[in-house]
Amino acid sequence: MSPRTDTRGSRRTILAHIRARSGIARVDIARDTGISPATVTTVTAELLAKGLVAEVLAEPDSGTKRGRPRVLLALNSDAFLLAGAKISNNHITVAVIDFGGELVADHVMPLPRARGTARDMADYVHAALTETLAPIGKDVADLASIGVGLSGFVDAESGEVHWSPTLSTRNVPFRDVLTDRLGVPVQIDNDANLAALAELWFGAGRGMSDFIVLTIEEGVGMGIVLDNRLFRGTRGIGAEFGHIKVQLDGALCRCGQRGCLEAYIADYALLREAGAAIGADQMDGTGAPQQIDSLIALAESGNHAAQSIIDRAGRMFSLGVANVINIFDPELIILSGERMRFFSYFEETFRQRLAQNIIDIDRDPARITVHTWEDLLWAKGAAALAMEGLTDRILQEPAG
Amino acid sequence: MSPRTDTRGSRRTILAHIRARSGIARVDIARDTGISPATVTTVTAELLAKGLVAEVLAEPDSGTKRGRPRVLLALNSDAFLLAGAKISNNHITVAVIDFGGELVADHVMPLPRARGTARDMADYVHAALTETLAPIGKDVADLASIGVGLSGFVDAESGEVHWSPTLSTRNVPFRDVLTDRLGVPVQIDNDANLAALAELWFGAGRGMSDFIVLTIEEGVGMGIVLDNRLFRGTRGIGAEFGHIKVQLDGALCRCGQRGCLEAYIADYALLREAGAAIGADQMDGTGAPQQIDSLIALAESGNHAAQSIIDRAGRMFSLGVANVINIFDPELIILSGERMRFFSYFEETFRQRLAQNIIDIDRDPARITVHTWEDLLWAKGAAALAMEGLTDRILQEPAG
DNA sequence: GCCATTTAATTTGGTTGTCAAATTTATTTT
DNA sequence: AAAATAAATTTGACAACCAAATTAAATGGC
Repeated sequence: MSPRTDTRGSRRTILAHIRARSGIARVDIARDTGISPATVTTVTAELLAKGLVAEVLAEPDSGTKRGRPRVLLALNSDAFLLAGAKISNNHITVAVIDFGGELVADHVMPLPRARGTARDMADYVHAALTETLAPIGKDVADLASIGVGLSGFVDAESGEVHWSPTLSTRNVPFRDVLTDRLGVPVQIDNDANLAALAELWFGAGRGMSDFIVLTIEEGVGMGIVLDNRLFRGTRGIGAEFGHIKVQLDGALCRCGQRGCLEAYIADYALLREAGAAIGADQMDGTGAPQQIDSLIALAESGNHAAQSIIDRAGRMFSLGVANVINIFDPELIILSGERMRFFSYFEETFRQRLAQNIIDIDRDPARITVHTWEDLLWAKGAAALAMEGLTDRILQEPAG
Repeated sequence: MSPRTDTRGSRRTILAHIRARSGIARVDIARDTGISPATVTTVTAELLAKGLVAEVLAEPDSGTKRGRPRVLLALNSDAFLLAGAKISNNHITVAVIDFGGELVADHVMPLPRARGTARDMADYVHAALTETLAPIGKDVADLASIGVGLSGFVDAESGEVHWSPTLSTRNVPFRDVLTDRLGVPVQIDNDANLAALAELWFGAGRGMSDFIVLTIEEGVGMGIVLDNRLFRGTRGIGAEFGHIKVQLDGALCRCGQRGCLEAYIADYALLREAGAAIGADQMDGTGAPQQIDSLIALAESGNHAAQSIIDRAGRMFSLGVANVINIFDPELIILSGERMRFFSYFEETFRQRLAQNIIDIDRDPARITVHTWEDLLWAKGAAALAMEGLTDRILQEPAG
């Protein structure tokens, strides 16, 4: 069976709680978490000593109350500097954050080539980080932890990349190559998981124990948070939301299979249909994002073909989301990703369709939130990954 | 956030391990679980003192070895008597087992009516248990724990039944009604979860940490085991595998929605199609199970309509299973339920289709096992539920 | 202005779970 | 019988908690 990996439960819970409800008093932590006040004192003392947490001034407090005033705690933003890097097809996006999760610097560096050896990519990541940090007078060595996201089949625990469009070889211990090159602890993960981590650590998922994040961009992704932790599938890889099948022998997907959700709603799928049904002269723009814009505009101006394309995408998406809800019964679903800009266009259809496809029980159905991050979503997710790794490491250390 | 529910980790792990590998020595438990030999000694001493575990004679052991001989441990079958009851449409099936999981008695009692108040049903369950126990000279009061399964929306944790075809009222605290009437601790659960529990405690899932059980009978069910525990959805209800959608605006399901998997592969779905395409004179039998037999026979004898019906069911099923695999990436999938008798008929198609629909990575795909239990599957699952409740309660007790 | 009251935070003392290292026990080999 | 080997246990210590008692820091009433 599995080895013992139980790591200081209270410490983790308390730190997570302070992060979620920044500016919280010890009493309230004890009440909310069920941990005894005695333990909260002990643990927070340790966190203060380590510099992770700081006491902040209580607001002068309107209502005049008796008793010893509560002392509020918050993460100590200055404690550490962290960075996340997302390797895409043709560029690396970097976000540098402080320990409080605030963005300190960001940068996009074009990639000389889309594919290379692990060592090459490590060099590029180093360059991207250096370029990002230079303006604020910092250096890669000033970082406490780095998270790197890339697409493909990535085993976050072992740090191995089984396959990625980014790397020219298979089964590479990419995390170790990066740690070696950068001289700072690195975590890696599949990019689909990054959005969920971003929501969990900095976004709409703060303080929620169970939720699911779905993203639409070039591809379609899913991240699952169960019991306050990212669920990475039982073997470290999973949650291939983009490739769940919504139609028997359906549309051809770029993965080579048929009927994948992605084959109905990803950029290339929409444009493929548009290409067949709508004259090229009616579609403005050259890049994919521009063409999608153009397609939406056509639909809004009453073009039936365009409307039909968008409409089907909406219906298929609702089918996929319904299946996720039927399986997990989550309390919250967060829809994210750049393409959610268009959500309002088919929201009506989507919600209506969804209601037709989820099992109706006597309680509130899953709440569905749309959270469109700026284009830094993925890099911030990578930074969240860095954060996760850092706190894991710190909490591992003996109580200095 | 969540209250502390951490319950004596090692104790649970060690007991589970002894159950999984009956007749195991302390050294091996320590090696397998990563728990220190010192702790294994302490914990097993406690389990022995409580009578849950017994030392069994080591087999005379072929290979002659030096050193102190290992003392094998196994569950003490005589420790407790447990019962599981499954309430179906027109009968209650009961299985009585000992603490080792061996069947001691079983019985089917017809139900006077399909639907009643919680109190009525509690009376019926009491009657069914009494009838089962009488021949072995036992009584309901001799039971240490009882598990009851029924279909509908059952919250196992709170013990409430939000809705069930069996109960005439909604939102009933059915567990408490049962405990009250029977005078013995009762657990209740949705029947879909029972099959997974049966596999986890007594079946192909013994000793596996993560797997998924899919069942086809009147309906279609799914049970999910993650990290050695049944995953009941984030809010206690979930895993509606029968109602995941495999076709947009597809066949009408008895749940009122369209395109549910169940609407393609459950008994009623097959017979609905058969009724339309095959003359009633060609279909033998009157009950659903007999008619399904007849349909399979027709298909095997070359009837194209029958073949086509079965074939589509197989294709749709493979689609549903593929989706589950793509989401969870489990190491093992167990196909169970009475209808798996016919699996061999479409196994070829199923496996081939499945391979076309799961994401192909550089490692072994999920292993798929067919495990057709005798008709006691559900009742044994309910008994496993009783077992789970019992051990939880025992491990909670102070180390007497 | 001082004492009672109230609430937050801390300290004290003790329990429990766990392990590393040393020791005992039960067996086979020499 | 002594040496070797391997399993199981005991010992001693430590870390994580918590309940209860105590201390700290404010306000309200007189």
